[in-house]
Formats: sequence, structure tokens, C-alpha cells
Amino acid sequence: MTELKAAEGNSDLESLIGYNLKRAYVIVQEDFRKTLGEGGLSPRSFAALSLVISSPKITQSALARALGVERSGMVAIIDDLQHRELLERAGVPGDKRAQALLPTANGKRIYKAALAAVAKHEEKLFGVFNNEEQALLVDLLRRFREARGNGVEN
Amino acid sequence: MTELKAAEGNSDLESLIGYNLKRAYVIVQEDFRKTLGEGGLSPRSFAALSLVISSPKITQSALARALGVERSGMVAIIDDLQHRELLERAGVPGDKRAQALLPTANGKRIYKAALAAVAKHEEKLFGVFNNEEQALLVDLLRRFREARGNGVEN
DNA sequence: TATTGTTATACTCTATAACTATA
DNA sequence: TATAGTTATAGAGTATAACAATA
Repeated sequence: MTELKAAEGNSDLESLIGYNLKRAYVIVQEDFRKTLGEGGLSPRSFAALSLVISSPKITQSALARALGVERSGMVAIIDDLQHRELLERAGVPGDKRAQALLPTANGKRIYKAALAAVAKHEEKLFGVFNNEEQALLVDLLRRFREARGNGVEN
Repeated sequence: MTELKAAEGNSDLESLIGYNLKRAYVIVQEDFRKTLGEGGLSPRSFAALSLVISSPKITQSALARALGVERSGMVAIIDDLQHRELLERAGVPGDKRAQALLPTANGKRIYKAALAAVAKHEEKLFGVFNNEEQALLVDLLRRFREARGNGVEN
């Protein structure tokens, strides 16, 4: 028996869903970064760009709500994506407060390549599961989030 | 259709396991902290104390490996638990470098209460799943971690 | 040479509070 | 009054690199 198994074997942690969620996410996140490499999109920038592409003209506030983060935190993420010229902030006719986010042609191209890399990364990581199990896992996680109101207070 | 569903509906994110893992974990972690309250154990302190109780005399390095964190990062966690008088650093006969970690009586008591609260918190959060689904989710997450070598490089 | 605990350090992520300009 | 974007700020959490003591 290895040292790790000796330490974890009798622990309550192993049966806690939260603990297992975290350990799993740490592994995925680390490999995600390795996959997109130095200077590549971080998980959160990737997620933001994905939503801007699937919902062009979305505002920063709406994007923050969709991602479950504070709108103050969106600023740095959007700044980063704008500096990389992957998206633009455009004015919204009829509401001078809002910034409509639009992907650039380059943004769409970079995203497409990143998505392909991420798909491979997930195939590799979750290759231990068959297709049915993968679908089941996604379904469970999604149902959980929907039941908990997307983790957003308002 | 709500704003959130409009934004997420056509996104690639929804089918990515990593994204769904993170969103789920954020919800759990937030409720965990709310459950143990101001000044209560953080998820990582709870996890460390749990292992010290199930594996008394474990060293800091072994604990770090079991939790998948750097041993330099363990110092603050163990300092915190020691200041709260939940565990002690004891010498190891035969190895003057190592610190054997031992729970105090108070540590065991506090942990027991925290574990009961955490169990309730998980029951509440994961009440959307039946028992079979809960077991399935834990099983999938654990199998994933085992297949990926516990997320530890060495 | 390798390992244990430790410190110093820095970076990422995220939250809160306050501000401005609009609505 | 409320909302959008922004700034300043601070607090977790975690990683790297180096060091002394010990193996």
C-alpha cells in the first residue's frame, strides 16, 4: 500500500463530493493550462471568449452574470482579450453605459484552434470514461448547477 | 428564456467537463464556507485536519503529498491549525527533520462537529440527486483522480 | 545527494467598496 | 434610484526558489 493510499484510505474526505470535485478540477485546470501553453488563453479567458462568440454583442455585466463572477472582475479579463485583439468593445446604441462585446476575426480563429486543443485535452483526460459515463458526468454537474441557480445570488 | 440561458445555450462551454466541474465546485466551496461560518475551518484546513485525525503522526510532507499541494504551502495551514490548538507538531524519534502531526482532544471534537455540519451541507446541496446518483458522482470523480495519479507529479 | 521544514516572494483569482456616467 | 463600467484594494490560495538541518 502506498503512502498516499495509507493516508487517504480511512479518511472521511474520500466520500465527500466537494473534496472530490476540487481534486478533479485541479487536475483538469492544470492540464488545460499545459494544453494552451505559455501565453495561451487561461480557463477564464477561454470561457469569456466562448460566450462572446456564441452571444455576440453581450455586455460585460451580462457576461459576468453568465460566468458567475463579479462584474468588477470582468474588466481585467476583457482588457486582456482586447489587448490580444481577440475581441472589441463596441458602443451600444441607446445605452451609453454599456459595452457590447464583439469577437474579432482573429478572435474567432484563435478560439476555434483553442477549442480543438481543449477538446483533445478532455478526450485524453476523460478517456478513462466511456462515452456514456462522460455524458453522465456532464449531465450530473449541469443538473446540479441548474438546481442551485447557477451559483449566482441574484 | 432568461438572460443566462440565452448566453449559455449555444455555448461550447456547457459540454466541457472542466467548465462544469469548476462551476460546480465554486457553488460547493461557497456553501462550505457559509456552513462553517466566520472563523470556521476553511476547506483546506478541514481536509488537513481530517487526514491528521485518520492518519495520526503523519508528517507535513506526507500530508502535502496526500492533499496534492506543495509542502511549502502546508506550513501556513498547519500553523493555523496549531494556533487554533486543533493539532500539535511532535518530534519524530529517529528523524530530527520531520514533524509528526497529532490531533489534540479539542481538534477531534471540533472536527467531529465540523464533519457533521459538512455532511448536512452536502445532503442539502446534493439533495437534487438520489443516493445512487450521489454514489455514482463520487465514484466517477474518484476513478478520474486515481487514473490521473492523484494529480501529483511525483 | 536527497529530504524535511521553513521563509521569502510573487502571481493568479476573486471579492468588496466606492466612484462616474448614464438610465 | 438603479445599472454599466471602472478603479483601488485586499485577501485567499498556491507555486518557485532558496536555505539550514538532518538523513
